[in-house]
Amino acid sequence: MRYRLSEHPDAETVDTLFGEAKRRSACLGLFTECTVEYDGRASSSLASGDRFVMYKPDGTILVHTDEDRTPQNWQPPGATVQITDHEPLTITAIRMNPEEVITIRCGEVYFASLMRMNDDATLSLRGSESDLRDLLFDQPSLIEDGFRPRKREHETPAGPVDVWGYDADGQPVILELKRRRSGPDAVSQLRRYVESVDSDVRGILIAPSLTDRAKQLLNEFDLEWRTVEPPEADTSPHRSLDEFGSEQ
Amino acid sequence: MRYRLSEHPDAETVDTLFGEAKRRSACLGLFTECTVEYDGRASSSLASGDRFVMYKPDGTILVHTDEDRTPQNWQPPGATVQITDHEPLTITAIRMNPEEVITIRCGEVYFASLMRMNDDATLSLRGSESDLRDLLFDQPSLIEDGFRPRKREHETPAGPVDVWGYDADGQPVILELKRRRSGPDAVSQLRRYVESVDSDVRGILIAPSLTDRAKQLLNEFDLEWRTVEPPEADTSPHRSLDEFGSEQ
DNA sequence: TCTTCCAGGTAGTAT
DNA sequence: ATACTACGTGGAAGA
Repeated sequence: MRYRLSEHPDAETVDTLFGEAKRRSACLGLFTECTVEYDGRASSSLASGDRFVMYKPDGTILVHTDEDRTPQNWQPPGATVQITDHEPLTITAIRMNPEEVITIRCGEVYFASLMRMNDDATLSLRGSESDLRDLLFDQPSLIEDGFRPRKREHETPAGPVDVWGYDADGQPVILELKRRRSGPDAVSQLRRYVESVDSDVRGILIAPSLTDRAKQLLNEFDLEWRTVEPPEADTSPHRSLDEFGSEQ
Repeated sequence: MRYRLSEHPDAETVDTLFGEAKRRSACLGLFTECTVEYDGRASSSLASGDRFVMYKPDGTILVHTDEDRTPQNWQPPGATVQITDHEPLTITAIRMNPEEVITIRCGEVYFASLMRMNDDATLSLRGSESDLRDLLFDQPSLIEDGFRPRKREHETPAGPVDVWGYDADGQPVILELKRRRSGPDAVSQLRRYVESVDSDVRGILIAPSLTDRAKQLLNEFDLEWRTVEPPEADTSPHRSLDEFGSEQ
């Protein structure tokens, strides 16, 4: 059986379903009135209301309201989840490092759903920073003529540098890659790497665009900026959008 | 009716439920076999598998597998969500700025759930950085004797400073507050603020602890570090954990 | 485990 | 709308 639904389950029924979810590595969804208390890195209280609570067999707990991508409360994977009381129905999820507890106290449970998911697929993602890095190793001239990339994630006293290489004159170059419009923090990061190196190094920030303040800081610290268009940037997204529009 | 369940719904039924979810500001959950394509800031493909898909009336879309707190694919609030095809059942969520499309193509839909949530509660969170900031304005001596905090979010050419004040000698002081153990980025941030100010300013990083590299950088730049325990830090969490343990 | 940094980050606030 | 930063950030990769 791939799923099971239970309407207006009592606490015992939810407990049974939860036990089954654990044994069979299934997810348990609850549409329920509940309160949530959280205590750990910070602490929070959430008064009573209707929410969708999801338990995953890896120990994840999500408490979703009808707004926002981010759950109101949660527990990341690895937590130990237990039903610690039936009156009221209480779900406790605890984890160490950091020590954190979330306690969900349910009022009326509108329905419960057990979901056994068959899923072998792994997400394939294109357009990340590492893709950009690979592109620059393939086509160094996108930076400038004569650029010779040498090392990815090159270690410096101030942290790992995205790309370490040399320019046409043999001078060392540090690239800091950003996949999106960048601000002061990105400039600070590049500056930190450049200053940590003893020799005279050029620092180049690779980003599609910069904020005004970032540009000012860049000038101030004698750093450079290049914009390199990722290969997929001007192709598929817009075409997809057009298709969407024409389907109306 | 607070919810509705439909087992093995056909595409028309899902479409009807989705329309109702939009009209009545309800969430729609689907336990379904599906593929997901995403195109926008990056792009991704997810091969067929069982997932829980959630639509929220604010335009949020979540595609959850049985692992991780983070959805495999999603669309943030504000997206326009439509069912664009019935064969196969296709859900398209599009947004502008940035232009992004996510397309979910469903195979077998195991069940659909319409959830109308009644929820007036707003999360109350304690232990955030702003709480720490308020605490330091209340008890400036936690920094040092004679410290006089003057301004929160004080603007500098390099960005807003958490706390601006003066020490016992009348020298300006910049505080950068971190609620958790901090690394090189936090030091860089403080340094950036301090250097952007013309006058001679002390920079103090307030954090519970620092990594070794952060300490090195701090020394290098003549910055200071204080640890200030937030008021709730040593109280509730551990007590809650003890309670949990004794309930076994 | 800790450190470090990326992320389709998301969310909030001020401009 | 953009700019800037915090977040209970989460998650990955390397030491």
